[in-house]
Amino acid sequence: MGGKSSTIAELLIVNGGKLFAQYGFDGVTTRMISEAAGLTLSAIHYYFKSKENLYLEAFRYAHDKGNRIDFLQILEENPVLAKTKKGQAEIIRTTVLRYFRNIFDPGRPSWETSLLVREIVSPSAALPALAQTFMEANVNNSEKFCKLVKPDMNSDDAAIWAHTLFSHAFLYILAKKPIAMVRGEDWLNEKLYFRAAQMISRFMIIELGLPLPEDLKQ
Amino acid sequence: MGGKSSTIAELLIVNGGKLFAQYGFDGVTTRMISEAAGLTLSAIHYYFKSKENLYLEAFRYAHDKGNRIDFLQILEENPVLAKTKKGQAEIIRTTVLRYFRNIFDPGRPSWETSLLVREIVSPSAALPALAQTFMEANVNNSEKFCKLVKPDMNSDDAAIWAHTLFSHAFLYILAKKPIAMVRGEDWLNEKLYFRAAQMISRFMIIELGLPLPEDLKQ
DNA sequence: GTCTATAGTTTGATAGAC
DNA sequence: GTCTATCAAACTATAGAC
Repeated sequence: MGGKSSTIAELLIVNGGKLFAQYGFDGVTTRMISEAAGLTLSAIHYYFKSKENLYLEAFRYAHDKGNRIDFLQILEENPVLAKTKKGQAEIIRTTVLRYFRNIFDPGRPSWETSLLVREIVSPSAALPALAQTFMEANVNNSEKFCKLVKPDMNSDDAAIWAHTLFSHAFLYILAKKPIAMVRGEDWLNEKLYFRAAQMISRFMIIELGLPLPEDLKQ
Repeated sequence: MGGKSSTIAELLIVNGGKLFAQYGFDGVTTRMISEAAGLTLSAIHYYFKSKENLYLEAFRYAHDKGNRIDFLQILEENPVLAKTKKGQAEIIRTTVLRYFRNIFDPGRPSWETSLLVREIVSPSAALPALAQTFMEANVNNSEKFCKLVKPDMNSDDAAIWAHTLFSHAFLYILAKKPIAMVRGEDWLNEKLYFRAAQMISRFMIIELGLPLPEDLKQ
C-alpha cells in the first residue's frame, strides 16, 4: 500500500518515475526499475503490489511536487497589479518567466514535469486527476485572467492565447532529443529558455492590447 | 521485404500505423495489428519479417504521404510576394493556415501525422530520417524565411519564432484526449483550428514587424 | 500466401527460504 | 524485509501443413 515516506518506497518511486518519464509506462519493465534502484523485482510488489500502482504513486509524487504557477497566482500575491494595464502586462511577463524557470531549472530534477506531460501524451488511469488539477489550474485560470483583462474576449481565443505558453513548454519538454539532433546538444539551455519566455510574453501582452514593458521591446 | 504496393502489405501498414500512432510502438502487439487487418499473426512476419520492420515501413509510408508545407514553399510558388512587406505577411498567413488545414483536415486520415509526431516524443530507429527531412524542412526553412524578412534576426529567436506554429500543432495533435476531457469533446473542431491559425499568424507577422492584413486585425 | 501450432523469450506477479 | 526460484500469461517469431 505504498508506504508514505519509507526510504525504500521513495527510492522505487523516484527511479520508476524517471524511467516512466523517459520511456513511458509500456516502455519500462519492473526489472528495469528494481535494477535502477539496486533492488530485486520483489521489492516493487512488496511496497506497491503492482506495476500500475507504482506508476500511480510516482505520478502522485510528481503531481504533489509540482509548484503551482499560473496567472491568477501572481495576481493573488499582488492584487494591486491587476488594476493598471501596466501591472497586468507585468503579471504576464512574470508568470511566463516563472513558468519557464520552474520547468527548466537545472538544479531541480525534471522527471516530475516530464512524467506529468507524458501522461497528457499517453493517458492512463491517472489522467482524470491530472485534468482536474494541473490542467484546470493552468488552462482555466489563464482563461479567467484573460477575461479579466479583456472582458469581451472570446472564450476559445482565450484558450488559444494561453496555449501559446503551454505548447512551447510542451514542445521543449517532449522534443528534447530531436531538437538536440537538429540544432545541437547544447541548444536548449537556460539562455534560450529566457529568450523564449521573452518572445512569448511579448506576444501575450500585445495580443491583449497591453503596453509592452521597456525590456521586452525589440 | 515490404512488398511495395501489395494490397495486403498496405493493409498491414495502414492498420499498424493507426495503432502505432495511437498507442506507441510498445503499446501495440503484433496480434492487435493482424486482428485489425483481419489476418493472422503470421502475415506480419511474411510481409515484413519483424514488428520493428513493419513500424519502420509504416513510418516511411506516413513520411512519404506528408505534404511539404513550409514558408519557403509558398515563396517558391510566388516569388513576387517576398518583395513587399505586405506580401511577406501574406506568406506567413497562408503558410500557417495551410499548415493547420493540412494537419487537421477531417477528410484525410490523420494517423500519418500523429505517427510522425509520436516519433518525436518517443524516438526510435526512425528518428534520424525524421530529423533530416521533416524537421529540416519545417524548422530550418522557417528560419531561412525569417532571416530573409529580417536579416539581423538572431538565429535562436528565429527558431523560437517558428516554434510558435509547430508547438501549437504539436499540442493539438498529442493532447487531443486531455483537451477533450477539460473542454469537451467537440472543442477541437475546424472552426477552432481556424481561429488558432489566425492568432498564430497575427503574432508571427507582428513579431517580424510586418503590416497586419485587414482580416487579422482585432 | 495464409493458416494452425508451437517454440523461445520476456513479462508481471507470487511462494517460500532466511 | 529482502532475497532466490518459479509460475502463468503474453509476447515476438518460426515451422510446417495446405
